[in-house]
Amino acid sequence: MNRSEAAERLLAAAEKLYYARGIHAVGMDEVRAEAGVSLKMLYQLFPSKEHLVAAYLDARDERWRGRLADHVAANGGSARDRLLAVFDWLGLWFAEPGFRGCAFINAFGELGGSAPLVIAVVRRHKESFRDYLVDLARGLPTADPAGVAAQLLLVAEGAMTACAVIPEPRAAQQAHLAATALLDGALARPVGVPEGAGAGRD
Amino acid sequence: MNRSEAAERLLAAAEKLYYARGIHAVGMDEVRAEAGVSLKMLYQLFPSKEHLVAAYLDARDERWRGRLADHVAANGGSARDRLLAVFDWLGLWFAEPGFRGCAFINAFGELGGSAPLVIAVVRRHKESFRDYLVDLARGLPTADPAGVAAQLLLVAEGAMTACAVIPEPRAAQQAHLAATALLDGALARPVGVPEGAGAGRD
DNA sequence: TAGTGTAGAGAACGTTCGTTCTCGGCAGGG
DNA sequence: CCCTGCCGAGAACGAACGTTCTCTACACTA
Repeated sequence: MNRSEAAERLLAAAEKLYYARGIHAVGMDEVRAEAGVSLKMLYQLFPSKEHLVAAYLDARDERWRGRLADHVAANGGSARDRLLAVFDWLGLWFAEPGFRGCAFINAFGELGGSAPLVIAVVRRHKESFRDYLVDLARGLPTADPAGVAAQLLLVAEGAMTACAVIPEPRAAQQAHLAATALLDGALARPVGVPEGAGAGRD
Repeated sequence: MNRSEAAERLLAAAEKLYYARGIHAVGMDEVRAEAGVSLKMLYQLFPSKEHLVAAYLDARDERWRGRLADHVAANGGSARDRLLAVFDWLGLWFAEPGFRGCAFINAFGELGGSAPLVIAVVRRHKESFRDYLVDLARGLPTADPAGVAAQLLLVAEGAMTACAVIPEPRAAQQAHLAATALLDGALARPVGVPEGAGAGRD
């Protein structure tokens, strides 16, 4: 078998098993068996389990962000619509069979103490997602697109974890409502006025 | 040593070690040593590691919600102020030395596949937190306090996980800003009007 | 004082798992 | 044909860990 084909099959097997059952719960031999690759080849390609896990997360990061960007590109018009399309897509993702939360948050919970390679991949993923939201928000007619993006990021992250712990389809709707409210609140404020002052208390 | 004193010391040791380093990374013998309790006593009180973990999370749930409620009671006036005090407290919590995210989300990531006892405790904790927010939101002059609470819950969860992965003090401020915007958006809408219709797009 | 139950200390056991080693086989080049 | 090197299959190794067992000491009771 080709080396690159073996790597692909190993990463696919790692993703399937690690995401479904957790990293600690899946041994190297099980990944090897699922991929149909010899243990020797596995260790030639990934010198340790931590390397395999980091590579799995890297590949998943690529695919996850690609799928999100595709959906947004296909369904979004204005910057506001594109940001809301992010939350549409989250709803679709949550409803997929086998959804078990954010793989990166799960991996962080599992390996947060040790495994610096993994921590770095998780951080990179979250930063990439935040940067993507900031990019989308730059098209908004608001004074602080980065701030709006940061707040939407919190809503998205919260929806992912809440939906993982308590599988409730309404979480995605609530996230969408929250995102809508945050966006419209930001857009109601004229460009150039700093935020932080209450807008409806008095 | 008294049995109840031993249980207390074991739970304190478990909390310290499990929260700081993760559950898989800490063996029973280490908890026993930190608590100064014999292994036999440990297994008399907690018949398996899963029981010990579940008890640790239960105790932490109690204390965490107690601290939050104390802060809110001490700093909140109106329902709106009380809900915002929740986010003040999150900021204080995030800034504590040794903060490593939400113990329940971490435990879920680590043991989500197995350990049904632990999963049940995590679910209970999240439901209790949501119920607490709903209780606070009931004092708001809004048509859908449960919806507002659900959205604030997403922001709070997102802040916890974002802050755990990327320790950035601004996450708490952003969460506070997002909560303020969501609250004021909800309060600007007159009671009795259902939400879901955009409020600032046209 | 002898007996009984319980506790502490730690060895021991069995399992799992990450990683490495061994062995047989096969391909390619002289 | 022979030698070299790589590969697959799987045994083996060493460590960690959850759990149980053994042995000794000690408090309490008749």
